[in-house]
Amino acid sequence: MAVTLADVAARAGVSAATVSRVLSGSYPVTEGTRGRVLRAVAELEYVVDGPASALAGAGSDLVGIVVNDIADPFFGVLAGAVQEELGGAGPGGEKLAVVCGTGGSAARELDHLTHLQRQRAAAVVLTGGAPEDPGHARALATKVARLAAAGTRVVLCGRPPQEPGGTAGAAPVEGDAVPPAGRTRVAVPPVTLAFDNRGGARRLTAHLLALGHRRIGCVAGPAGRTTTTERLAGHRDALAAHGVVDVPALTVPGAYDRASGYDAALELLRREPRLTAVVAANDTAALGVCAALRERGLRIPEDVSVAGFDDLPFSVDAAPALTTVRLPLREAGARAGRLALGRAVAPPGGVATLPAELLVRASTGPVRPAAVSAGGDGGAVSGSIGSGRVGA
Amino acid sequence: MAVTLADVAARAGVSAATVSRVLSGSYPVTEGTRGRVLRAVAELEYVVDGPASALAGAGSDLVGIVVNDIADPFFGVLAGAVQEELGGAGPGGEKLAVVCGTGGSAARELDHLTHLQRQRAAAVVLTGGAPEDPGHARALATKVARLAAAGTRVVLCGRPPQEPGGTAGAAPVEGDAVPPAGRTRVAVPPVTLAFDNRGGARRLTAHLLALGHRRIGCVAGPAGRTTTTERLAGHRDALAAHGVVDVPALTVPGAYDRASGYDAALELLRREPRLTAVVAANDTAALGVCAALRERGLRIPEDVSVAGFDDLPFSVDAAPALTTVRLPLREAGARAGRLALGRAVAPPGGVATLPAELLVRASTGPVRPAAVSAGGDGGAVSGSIGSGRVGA
DNA sequence: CTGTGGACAGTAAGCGCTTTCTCCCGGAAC
DNA sequence: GTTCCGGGAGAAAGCGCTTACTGTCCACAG
Repeated sequence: MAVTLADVAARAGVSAATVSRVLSGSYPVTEGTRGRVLRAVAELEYVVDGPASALAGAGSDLVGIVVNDIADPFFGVLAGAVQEELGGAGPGGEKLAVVCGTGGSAARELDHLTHLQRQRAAAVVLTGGAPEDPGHARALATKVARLAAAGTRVVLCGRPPQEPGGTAGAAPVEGDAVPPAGRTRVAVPPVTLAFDNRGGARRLTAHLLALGHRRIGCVAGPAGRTTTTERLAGHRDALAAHGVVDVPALTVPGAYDRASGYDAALELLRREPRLTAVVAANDTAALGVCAALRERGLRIPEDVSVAGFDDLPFSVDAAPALTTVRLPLREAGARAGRLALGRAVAPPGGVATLPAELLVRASTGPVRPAAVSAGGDGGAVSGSIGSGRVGA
Repeated sequence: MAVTLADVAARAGVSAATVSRVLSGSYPVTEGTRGRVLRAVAELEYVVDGPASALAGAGSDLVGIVVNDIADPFFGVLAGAVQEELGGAGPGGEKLAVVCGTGGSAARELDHLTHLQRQRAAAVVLTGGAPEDPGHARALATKVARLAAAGTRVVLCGRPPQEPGGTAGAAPVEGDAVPPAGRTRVAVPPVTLAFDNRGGARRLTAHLLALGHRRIGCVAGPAGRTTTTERLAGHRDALAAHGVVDVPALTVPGAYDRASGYDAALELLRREPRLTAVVAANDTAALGVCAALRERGLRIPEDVSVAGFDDLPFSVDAAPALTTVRLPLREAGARAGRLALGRAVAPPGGVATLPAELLVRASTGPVRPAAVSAGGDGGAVSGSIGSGRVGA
């Protein structure tokens, strides 16, 4: 069928072993021989067979990137950065990125991991928040341990570190025979690159509070995911720090898409017409919030302030430019890529938390005087929702 | 090391062959036996070894997706749609998407194809415009032919069909031995899903002309790429159809990013301050154009109309909402995915052209009266650039 | 009661490459 | 001149799986 190692060997007048050695550069070969081999390779346009090579012991050059949705800019940027890093590894050292979309499904996440395991992936980068279901966490930990045991580097990017509980760590996995001393890649413990979602969210809400807002609607992300929980926690931290009562009704669940933001904003307005600010799950949702608000005739930020999260590429061009929390997506992806390639050393403790920076732009502003005088300041909320403590 | 087929076979008390047959479902097996095997597989948490399986003759379950830049929404949406289609192929039939970013480099495109060939990819989807360099086109055609010869399905998505000239088609490739009659996957000729870039661009510019615009700036895409050439041709078609002189200086090259649009807009304004409209390479660049215009104190669309291309997700939320040309990205990606899987039949002739629909939104409007009276209609251009014909 | 065919299951031959082990050969040391 | 030593190249053993090619056994038919 295709041209094989043997063909090249024959053409160069050497043995297959020599050709392999020349190509992998793993063994000294005379200059002349090397030249002949290289020429034969070029003439025949020989291309190594990946599967065969992987089977025979050389590692695979596949790196898995597990994302929620590759069409979402958050993951697009992250994956792009990882991938860029993989490609630049120099001639012959390039790795291929296998991007797996889970659509947010925990089961699919596991499935993809199995697929990657079967492909003997050199590394796997798990991105985005994790489902909080303990059952899944356990299954995931086991899977990760298994991957690590097979020599696959695992990098968690944008999610908290794995619970040390489960079968995680280097705990021996049932079914694995005693390491037969042979050429076995050493298991590398998973590395985590987490985002300071909580801190970012806290600063964002604090910013709104400082502007005088008290009735702040919150469009949360999908329930049961670490990112959502963390951001919500930060939001509440800020509220608590300012002595503002957190009204559950002012938080509505959603997803990271525009429609979610749109619907949520409408719902929020229904629950509390005197809303003066909204923090959205992310920038995409914020855009939906803006659209809904505008349709209701509300001006941003004069009537209602809106803030996003993530600082996705388009947010600076929204009108008004979106106040948001910048997450170092590119940096994180690039670092994850380097970590996956083993070209960067793991942070101490195997966990690094990346900063989340508040970016104040035009979509947030001081609460409007009318609102202040009408609703009072320092307090919170509409009568129908509950009574806030009125300060000052 | 890991659990192997043999281990499962031993545990189930059958031969390895039987286990393989149960797992692939390619051969009748007694219910009881099947059950025992399945149980053993579950107990041992056995995972087939991809490389070994591929080597032994089963196809690989990798599908390559070659894109310019995965972080660009255009490709993100496209790749996402392809990938979604791959995943849904049912249990056991899932394919993994290998996303390769070329960064627009022709050489890297070829490199990636080689990598995919080495991985014995089941299919390859080449997305986005192609470089127009004839040398590259030839090399690409050869590579594609080689891939096809190896049984890899090739789908061109978002670019014109391959020139029938080169070594394309099923022409025998030097170095390939005579098909040894063995189990060789049949070569499937490449399928093309093209976008009607030219028609879309024509309708877009015609829309602007109908609004009275005559001095229309054009921020072109990267030079030497089919997409750029096609859109430019459409733009000129419209100009010609309306008898408007195409002033070369009103077209500046750029890329598909915001910065490009920003810079290009500034340059355009320098060359022709009396500009009344700008068509950008795509929506992202259009955002940059808008930003630059706004900084110069120009209102959109009162002073200058701006139009994008692609209808990327954020364009509806820009302010004003962007007039653009919608390309059916999701549909194209999904279809490409189905084609790659062989789950859809190729269009007649192997080429389908997908429609580009003009979406008129708020960023384009009638040319302002002042401009009309000042610049006249039917003619073109500023004095410093050349002399436009002054009407009325 | 033996012949025949069909339905399963086992045997074994690779797939193309990497790698250990072995061998060969020229030069340094004795 | 003979013995060693070491660099460079070949031979061959798999890696784990798929899949002809064989068996084997049982149900029926003759």
